[in-house]
Amino acid sequence: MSRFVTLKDVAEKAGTTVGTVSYVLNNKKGRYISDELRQRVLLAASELNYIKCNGASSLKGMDRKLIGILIPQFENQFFTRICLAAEEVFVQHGYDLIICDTFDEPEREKAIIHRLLSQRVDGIIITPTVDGAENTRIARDVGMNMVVVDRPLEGLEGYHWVTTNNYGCGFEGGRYLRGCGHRKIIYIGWKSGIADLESRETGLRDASAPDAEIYSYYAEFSPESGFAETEKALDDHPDATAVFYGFNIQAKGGVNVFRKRGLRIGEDISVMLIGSPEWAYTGSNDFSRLDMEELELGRKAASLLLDLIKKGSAEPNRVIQDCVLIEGSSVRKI
Amino acid sequence: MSRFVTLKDVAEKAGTTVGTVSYVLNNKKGRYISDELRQRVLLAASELNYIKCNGASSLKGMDRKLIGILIPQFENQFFTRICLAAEEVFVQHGYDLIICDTFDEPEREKAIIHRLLSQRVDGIIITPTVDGAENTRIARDVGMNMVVVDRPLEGLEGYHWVTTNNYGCGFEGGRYLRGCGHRKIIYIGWKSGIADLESRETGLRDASAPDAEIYSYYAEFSPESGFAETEKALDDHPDATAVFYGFNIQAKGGVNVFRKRGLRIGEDISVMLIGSPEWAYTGSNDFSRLDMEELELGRKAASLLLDLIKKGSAEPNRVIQDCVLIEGSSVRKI
DNA sequence: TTACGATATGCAAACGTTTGCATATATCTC
DNA sequence: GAGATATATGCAAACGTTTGCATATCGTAA
Repeated sequence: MSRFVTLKDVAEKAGTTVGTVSYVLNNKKGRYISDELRQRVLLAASELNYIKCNGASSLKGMDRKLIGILIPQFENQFFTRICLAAEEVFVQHGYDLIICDTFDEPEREKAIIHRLLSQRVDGIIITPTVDGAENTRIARDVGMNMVVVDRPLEGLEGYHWVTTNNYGCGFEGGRYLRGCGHRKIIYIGWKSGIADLESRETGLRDASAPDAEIYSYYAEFSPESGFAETEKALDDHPDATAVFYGFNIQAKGGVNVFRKRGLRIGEDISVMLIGSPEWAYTGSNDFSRLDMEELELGRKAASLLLDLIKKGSAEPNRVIQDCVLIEGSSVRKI
Repeated sequence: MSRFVTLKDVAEKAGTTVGTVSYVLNNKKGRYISDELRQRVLLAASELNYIKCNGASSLKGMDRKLIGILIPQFENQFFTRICLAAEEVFVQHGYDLIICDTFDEPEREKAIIHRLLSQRVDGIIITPTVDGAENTRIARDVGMNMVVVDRPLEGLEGYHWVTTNNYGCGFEGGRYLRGCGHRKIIYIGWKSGIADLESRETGLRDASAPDAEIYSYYAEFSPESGFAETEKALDDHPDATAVFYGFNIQAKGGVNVFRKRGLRIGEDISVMLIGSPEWAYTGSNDFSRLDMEELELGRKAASLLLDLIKKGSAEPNRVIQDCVLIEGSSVRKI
């Protein structure tokens, strides 16, 4: 297909040489160009629709102006919001983004990282899978700039990491429920194998009253599984007064159980969740929740990566962001 | 930063030349390589962590294995679902995606297209802004493979277009409301300047009873504006029995008006919308709506683009997909 | 023994840029 | 008017691949 116009084409049309055209188009200082020639080149370039080939110039050591982002779920707004915020920062600096969905599958993650490297991106932002530490090794070996967001690289030290205070999310939620008088609480969580994520449950337990009972159920990282575990939990513990969801992707399915059973949220049953997906506060829904301010996460990660790219490298940095309690009407005071 | 390993490095380590290494690594047929040498090369490459530079090989006419996608709103699930489905198709064929958000700003769209071209992507999928016809001209001029999704390139013919039956969406919604006995209907729409999109309203009007009244209000393409126009409409027409949202991004804000006013959806007021964002069927929400099957849209667009890339070009193709009525509990029979 | 196909490898030219070096006038300065 | 700047441009070598062409060593059929 498409025969792209090259510097040579422009040079011929303008009656000069490729070198000169390159100087003009990049308007480098430190090189004299007569106004007359400059105009001729500019005109020729625009008439021919010249578009520089980024691949070729990157061969000469120039930035590719490309960033790779890996997220585990495209349908999860938590992650798309991170991308959204990151993109805003990057485009302002002239970078394009390659956004990839690992579907939380380690092999796919590995393949994607390899392809990003072969695209010679300038940097990578990643929310890793369980095997992230191993899968990112090639990237770290070649010295690729990388910022990890949200989940950690299990078992690794000394990388750049922007994350939420996961323990704090659980703790704040627990404190709130305790303040509202709840003592029998169902926790729906995810056995991710990532300690930091699982500390959400620890936080919840630590903050709860000494006489409180926490009934934990573990679902897969999907709405359907969240639905199923919620059903099971409600069946097992009809006396529970509150349900706390550690992961909003599970909550998304789980909260449909209440409608199905005719339970009025905030009256018959109290519900709270970690994360702020739009469904949680739209229409008739008004859930109490712990907002993780994903946009801010994304911005921080992007800025950090830009710094790395500019400076070459830096001290391993760890940014931990606290969550924000948002009080809706889904938790009843008892 | 990163010094990437080159073919030359591998060749030296394996005691051979770049050419041979290239043959081995791409395992081209029609070239004899002794098993002994092949193993030596493979070993060297893996020990050195060799990663081919896609930019360099694309200089020699190879595919970049890169696709660009432009969508107008990253926060709008309608579009992220298209991307999600498209990505699945593309990764299966070894392509990476550059997903970009135009924020519905024509200048940004233009800039992004230019950058994608300079990345020498193999193809582009785009949901254009109002100025899409003009902004995509460079791409069309250089013969870039392109598939348009959802919105058209206003005033242009002969391009590849995968879209929804927008008129049909309005019509089906109108017919359903009519069947439920509604005669005074508020329509919240978007004056996009794109005729095809605005035909949703025409469809609604055409399907409504002859004695029906449609009160049209036009909001910006945002939740906030949807909220404001809904307020205004309800104030102006307290006798309206139903609200029909032509665009779910406006509905997202609009439906919060009912909660604010204590109106029970499906009882005090009937609500219907075009599109199937997850908030519409999560938790206490259960909206009747016209599903546009975005995943299918995305898949179709991706397959079409792959065909174009493979075959070089093809007859301009126009795929129109019908919407599917999903009956929730938000519309009351009167 | 010659010659020829099969096997196995090296060489170097391209691809589209960027940039240091060389060249060639024109303009000063003393 | 000689040397030194300043101004203006061309040339060619890289960057990391791919690939057609050349070369070299076999075995083997005539």
